[in-house]
Amino acid sequence: MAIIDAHQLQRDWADMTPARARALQRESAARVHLRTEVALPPDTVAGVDVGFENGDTARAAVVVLRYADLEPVDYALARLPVTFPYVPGLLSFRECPVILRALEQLRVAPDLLLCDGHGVAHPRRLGIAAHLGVLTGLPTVGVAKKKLCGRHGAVPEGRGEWTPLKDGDETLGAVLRTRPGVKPLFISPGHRLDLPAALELVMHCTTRYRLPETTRWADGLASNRGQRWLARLDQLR
DNA sequence: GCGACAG
DNA sequence: ATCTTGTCGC
Repeated sequence: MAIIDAHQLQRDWADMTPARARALQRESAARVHLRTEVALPPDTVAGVDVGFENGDTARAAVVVLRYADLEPVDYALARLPVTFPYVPGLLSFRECPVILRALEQLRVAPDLLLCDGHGVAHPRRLGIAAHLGVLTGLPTVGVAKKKLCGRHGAVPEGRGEWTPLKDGDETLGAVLRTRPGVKPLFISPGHRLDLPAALELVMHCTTRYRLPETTRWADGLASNRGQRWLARLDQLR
């Protein structure tokens, strides 16, 4: 998947500051598409996540699954020194560079990306999922375990039920119960998808755990016990 | 000034 | 995110 210029992005963001980052977010948010522009169902879905080694090196993992049976068809890993601190609201400036390095090594370009973190459910409507969408042009969905902003009511208990996450009159996303009796997930469109499509995609990818299979694979590979997950992907590369 | 605060 | 033992429950 060689459509991305990860090195160019690294150069462009080399001297990024929180103030410049916020300004860039306001500009980039105007490029986000919230209409569904992907054929459903898709052929493949990818999960992306980033882990940290010793706090100074970021490790990104991308795993592409066949949508029909959620079996892995490709994956890629990348490592890069950390160059930006974790600041709530500016997560993409810390994780996008290494994620793009991993994405460009993919042999199978996925139809869409499920990201760890929010999409437009963000103070300036550009969470990491939305930002990755604008940077790659790929449809993306934000899948977060905690709220960043917005308000919501009680979430119904049944699997697949949800309640809107809103900021005033604006609906930013949904708080989704992927499993009964388990803490809900925060789902929001990233790019080229609307909320109903985002919810359908996430529910399809979520089988027997709280998190979608895409996220579980990426999370496992990016973590420190990634070796164990790698063993199940050996024959792919 | 006081809370809230993705990963 | 990461560090890190035991423990409750199916």
